[in-house]
Amino acid sequence: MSMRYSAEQKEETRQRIIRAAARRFRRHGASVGIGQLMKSLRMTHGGFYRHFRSKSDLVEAALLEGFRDMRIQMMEAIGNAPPGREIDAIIDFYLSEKHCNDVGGGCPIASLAEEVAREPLPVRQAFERAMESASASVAQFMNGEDAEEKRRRATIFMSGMSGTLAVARAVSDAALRRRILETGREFYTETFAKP
Amino acid sequence: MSMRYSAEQKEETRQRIIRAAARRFRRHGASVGIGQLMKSLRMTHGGFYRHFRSKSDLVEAALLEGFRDMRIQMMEAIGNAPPGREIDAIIDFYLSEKHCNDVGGGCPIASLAEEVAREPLPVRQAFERAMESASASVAQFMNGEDAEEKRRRATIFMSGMSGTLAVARAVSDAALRRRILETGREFYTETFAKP
DNA sequence: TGTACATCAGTGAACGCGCGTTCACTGATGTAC
DNA sequence: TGTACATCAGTGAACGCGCGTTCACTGATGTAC
Repeated sequence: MSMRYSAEQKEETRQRIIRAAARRFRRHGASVGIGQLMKSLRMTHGGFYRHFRSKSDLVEAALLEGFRDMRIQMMEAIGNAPPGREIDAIIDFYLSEKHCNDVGGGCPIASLAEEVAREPLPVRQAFERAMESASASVAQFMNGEDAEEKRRRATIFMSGMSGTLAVARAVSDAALRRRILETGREFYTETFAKP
Repeated sequence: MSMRYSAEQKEETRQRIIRAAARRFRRHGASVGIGQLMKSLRMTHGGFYRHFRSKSDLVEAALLEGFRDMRIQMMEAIGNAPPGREIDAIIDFYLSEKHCNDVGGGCPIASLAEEVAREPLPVRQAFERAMESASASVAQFMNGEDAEEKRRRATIFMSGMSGTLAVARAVSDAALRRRILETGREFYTETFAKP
């Protein structure tokens, strides 16, 4: 198990690639090329295959990284909220203009779900696991009769908000975009954040 | 204004291209090539530019065709519903397993919104106009205090369902997919279809 | 009506380009002695 | 400690391929006379 470069050094590069990919795929779609991606890290495309067996492997890893990134931001939003107001905080963050503008650093469901549906099985499986885990996290703050209902409501809540965010991003008029986000915040708060 | 081929004949070919593109873009994304597309119509790629100035023009036209297609299916679903039950019918159709499986013939919001957000302005403007028009159609069956509230609720309703459908399509497990659709139908019916 | 000509939808070769992937290489660093 | 050798992360040329777009062409059909 000897090696010239420390394992940490190699892992560090791998993580840099994944983090860059997580941003660029969310921003421009998973069709972003490996060439451009490596170039943005001041490396050449050839080195990529020392870290990943194929581009599809990177898509999978970057997708999971996007979910991890989102989880951190969600936790932060929740952390600043008074107890019992966690769902309000999630909504205000998720449907904020800031999140809407930050496609590359935002929710991977809202930027990549439609593309994931066209990806091979391993990517869809990774998406599913991440989605289920995110649902479980949100479910604990959800109202509902039992754990199972909370969980199901959490899935509808998140997938619904992701659709509203995706549509807000797709329209061309900034005023309409703001109106969609605002109406969305009102609706989801009314429907999911009432005690 | 004389011409060798009748204007109808040319327009007919143009429509065939648009219809094929509307299906293929929804199914496989707007990155589907002009070569494959024309080949599927037993034509060669060169002829494409007798009908469109650029691929982007076709993306725009195909997107509008997708909305038109969806509108027809929505009207059909509504037509079969008893008066006052139109929203129930829309939900049962939109979140059906049939619609979920029929990506190519289904709602362009659920299959293309995330990609549209990355397209140039003309495409986003076309999306916006189509979305507004669809909202207006659904709004007349929506409950709400005034026309403006109905309209806004219709936008949230549609964008939310599109997100739920996109997520259902992205997950890998068929049982989970069915559960998401079913929970979605229950939730949207409870929330939007109550008198 | 019959013939000459004009039009242009559709063909297919060609363009420059970027894609994912492979591979012989280089050179910095780790290990062995 | 100093030197010889092994490892392998990263380089950059090359591969076959498909992309969007252009363009000289063909040949069926419409119009003019």
